[in-house]
Amino acid sequence: MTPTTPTSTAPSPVQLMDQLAQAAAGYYRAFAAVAAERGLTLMQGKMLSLLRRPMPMRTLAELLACDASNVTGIVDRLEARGLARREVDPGDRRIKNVVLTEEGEETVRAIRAELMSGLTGLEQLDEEERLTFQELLVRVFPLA
Amino acid sequence: MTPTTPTSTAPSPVQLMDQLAQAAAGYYRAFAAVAAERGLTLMQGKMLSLLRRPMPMRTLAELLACDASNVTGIVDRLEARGLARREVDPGDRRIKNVVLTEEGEETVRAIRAELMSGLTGLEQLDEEERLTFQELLVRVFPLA
DNA sequence: TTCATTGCTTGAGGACATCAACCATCTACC
DNA sequence: GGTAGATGGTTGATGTCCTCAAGCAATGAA
Repeated sequence: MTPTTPTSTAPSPVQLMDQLAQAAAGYYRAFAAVAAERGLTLMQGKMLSLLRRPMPMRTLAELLACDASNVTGIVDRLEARGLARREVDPGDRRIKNVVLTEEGEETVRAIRAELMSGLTGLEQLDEEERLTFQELLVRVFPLA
Repeated sequence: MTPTTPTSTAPSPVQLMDQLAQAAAGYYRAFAAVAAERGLTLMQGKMLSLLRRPMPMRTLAELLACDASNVTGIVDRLEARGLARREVDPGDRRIKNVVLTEEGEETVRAIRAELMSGLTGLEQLDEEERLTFQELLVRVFPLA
């Protein structure tokens, strides 16, 4: 039986894990909704967000934690929509750098702006709270 | 040009949003890995975790933020693996309540335990930090 | 050169996602 | 009652993603 925990009582580590699950789900729900408004899937949106600087497909696969063959398809679709393009790396012609088009850049800006405006709670944190939040996030999810 | 921010400086709201993206990705990466060890997909794992109490398919669709038709397939697969089963609600025979089997319960316990042990950072927070963390999460991701 | 490695693509098969159409049951109302 | 509308669930079609195995092209080192 879960005891009725008044909000002023510290959650157990397990309860906090559940809270994290909620938060992670909330984040992706918001992100997916913003992407969907532009006819993009979650993965396409994620990839666009990563592409603030050009990157080899290989790097994208690592950052998205998915198979390289997967990236091929996603970039295909972004390219078909005119949001990104492949450029053969002059230094190593095996490598294809994915670059955002002008429209792609604009889309990323719009997605980020709308996502930010959706997370109204973020704006309301003061400096100290933001710092604390960041430190806690980093401690629980170190590195990448 | 992003200024080199010493870790002792508060992140801007936008930087914090990026940090949240990292954390959310980290959480799901860990969750998916734990689920995959048992041959389960992310969605199957999520659904199992929700089923700590029996629920109508409709409710599952809402909690997973997906179409009802989608739930049908996921429950089909869980059922085929003997992790869950459907029970017609005696009060309203349109409703099918999804119930974990014994093996399903065991799987949920194992997934939660392993996920918890993977998030080593969580255990290291003291009571006050956990409370602070929870409050921040709730403020940024209110309600569901 | 030759060979092993690396980056990317292709193809097959399963799992989700969305949407429309459908059946069964329940509810309201005449 | 009996009919109409709403609700819960399933099915089917189509597209996206996921994994894995196989393959091609370019690189780097022996």
